[in-house]
Amino acid sequence: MNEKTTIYDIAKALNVTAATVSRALNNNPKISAATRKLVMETAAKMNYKQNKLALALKSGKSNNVGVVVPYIDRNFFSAIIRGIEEELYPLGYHVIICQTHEQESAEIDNINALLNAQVDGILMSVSKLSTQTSHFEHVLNKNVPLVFFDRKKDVKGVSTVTIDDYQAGYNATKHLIEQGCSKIAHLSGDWALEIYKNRYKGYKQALLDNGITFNKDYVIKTKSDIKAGHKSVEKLMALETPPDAIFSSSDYVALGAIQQLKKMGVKIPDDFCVIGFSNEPFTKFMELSMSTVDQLPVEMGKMSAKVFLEQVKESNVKIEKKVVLAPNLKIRATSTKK
Amino acid sequence: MNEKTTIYDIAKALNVTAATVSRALNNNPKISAATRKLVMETAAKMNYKQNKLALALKSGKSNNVGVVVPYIDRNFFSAIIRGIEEELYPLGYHVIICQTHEQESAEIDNINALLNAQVDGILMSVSKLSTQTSHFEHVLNKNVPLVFFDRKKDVKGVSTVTIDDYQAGYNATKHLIEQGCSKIAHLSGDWALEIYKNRYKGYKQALLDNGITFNKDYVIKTKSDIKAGHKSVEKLMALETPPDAIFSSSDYVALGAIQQLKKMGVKIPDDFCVIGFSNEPFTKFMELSMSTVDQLPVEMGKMSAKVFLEQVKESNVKIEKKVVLAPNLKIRATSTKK
DNA sequence: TTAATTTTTGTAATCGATTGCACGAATCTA
DNA sequence: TAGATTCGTGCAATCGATTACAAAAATTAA
Repeated sequence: MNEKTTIYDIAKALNVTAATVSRALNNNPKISAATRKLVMETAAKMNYKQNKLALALKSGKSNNVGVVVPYIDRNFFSAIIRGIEEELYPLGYHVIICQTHEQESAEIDNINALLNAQVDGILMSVSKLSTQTSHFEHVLNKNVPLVFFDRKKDVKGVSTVTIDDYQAGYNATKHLIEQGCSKIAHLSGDWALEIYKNRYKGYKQALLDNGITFNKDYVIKTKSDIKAGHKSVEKLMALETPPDAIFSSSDYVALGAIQQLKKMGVKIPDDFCVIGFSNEPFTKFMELSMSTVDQLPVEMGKMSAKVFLEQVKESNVKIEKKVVLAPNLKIRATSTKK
Repeated sequence: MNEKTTIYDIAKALNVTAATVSRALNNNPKISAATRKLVMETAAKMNYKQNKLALALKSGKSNNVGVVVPYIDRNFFSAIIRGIEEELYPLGYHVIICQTHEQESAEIDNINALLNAQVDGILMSVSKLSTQTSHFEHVLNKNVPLVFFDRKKDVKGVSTVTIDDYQAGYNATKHLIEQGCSKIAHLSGDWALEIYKNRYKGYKQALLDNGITFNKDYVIKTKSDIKAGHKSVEKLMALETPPDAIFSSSDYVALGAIQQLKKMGVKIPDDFCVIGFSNEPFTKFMELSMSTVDQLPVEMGKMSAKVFLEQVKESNVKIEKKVVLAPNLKIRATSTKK
């Protein structure tokens, strides 16, 4: 029971060769029906299980894909992983998870480890502190498909799955304007990441399209945590003309902003509207449910998996697909004036 | 560049055998310093990367561990995975993720797939609908270490890492009593899972220890979603003597309960206290921050990883370790009377 | 009945690394 | 300087599967 049975064990038991056993198990047509049946039965009886490692070594396909994200316990990322897993598992793939903690060095480490483990592809969201692109090119040089989701870098040969961050920023800002806000601030992230830049661009364009002057004092680049929200609001409210709304690129920053605004006695949503970004689960259950932008992470994960699969199928052709999903504005209490 | 270089390529380049290259790269003492240096340099120059698949096949160790959870986008589970990953990654292990969606069939599938992939161990939380144990014994028969975290089944040879659910239930209930509540209801889950049974037992004992009569009408077994919370409250409030507090085994159910209570005009916490379970991120940011029990998932993940590592180290001895972590009661607004 | 086909099975190489054993060369001992 | 050690390297098997190619067996054709 304990011992693992191999095709050689089956072969010995039936007095044939391993080649015959292998062919029988793989339904190779050049095997007689009788032996096939015999082999199948004996295999079942001996509790044979194919050793995927041996298969992987022989075939060069490990049936593993690597997924690299900053943190797996951020809902946005774990939901993406869920999507990826659900799409790939039925096809026999396994998903190997790595975290970067937003460190480029960890990102490089992870990628190398995944390549050494002979993964069939890498799906990832670039870490914030990532500046180089050589490790991505390295992946492509090894002919391993690479797909960026959400956060991407401009690398030739890499397919990407993102949402339309520009549109998301535009829509969110427009919604705030429609609520009667005219002094709209924007809490952004590091512009080295396109997502933040694009949300900002959408924000700016929405202002211009609606005849609102852009005020650069209203734009603050921050980290993505609650404390950053506190500080940003302090700064904004100390301005000569404080804003009357915030569009934040992060739900956590928006949460911090709301906490600080409350502390300062500002009435939300009547005197101040807030919209976050990501539709983190907590946004729905806050004292005032928070408006935010849903990025459809499960869909994004599934789409990334599909793009990867296409890449595998057409391994001869170099495809560089750019999928852009439509964001979904969730209008809730923090931006709904009576 | 494109081609993967093997030790054979290096061997050919240096006019030695692959054996020498292998030994040099592994710092085998029986290789001369000169050749070692030469091999190392050539390997670096040719951009050699060890093929872990070949190594795994040869050594019988894949350096992969499987982690099986119901859903990865539940914060409790993703935080555990984070803990596991952080503990094992520095040691060269990779974490393969599988989801069961609470289905036993998926659980069995996942386990088999992981075994075929030759994982070095399986860490998992048993699915709710799981009734058999043969697939667990199957893992042990193959000499693959198995560790249950949080949700466990009684299987000989399996180590477990859990929190003291009895104590958690006891403490939560005692706290409610101290707040002046005396008609405390309990929303539980399927008692096929020990965690729910133990929380219930702790709840009951706390009542008895404080001279409160146990009322079985106050105990409801439900699913773990928001709607279940709505329905349970409807039932409870329709009782002749409705309760004045709820200790829920799930944050989601507690959330549903709170929503329904509000709808019915019940004042929380003054007239009714609520405590949930799991410390899901949203509990902190609700209209009234929710009291709950923190299960220290990251710690639990790390501990599970450590138990696995011990098992690997002492592969000759069969250890069956039972680690019980202390839960952490988070007292917040929903159970704090003025 | 014998030659020509077609089926079925076996032989052996391969994927990429590790390692016990053996062998030649260098070094040491007396 | 002959004999004993030590050192460094090569040979070949191994992990478990797949698969061209060859060979044997069974079937068909003449």
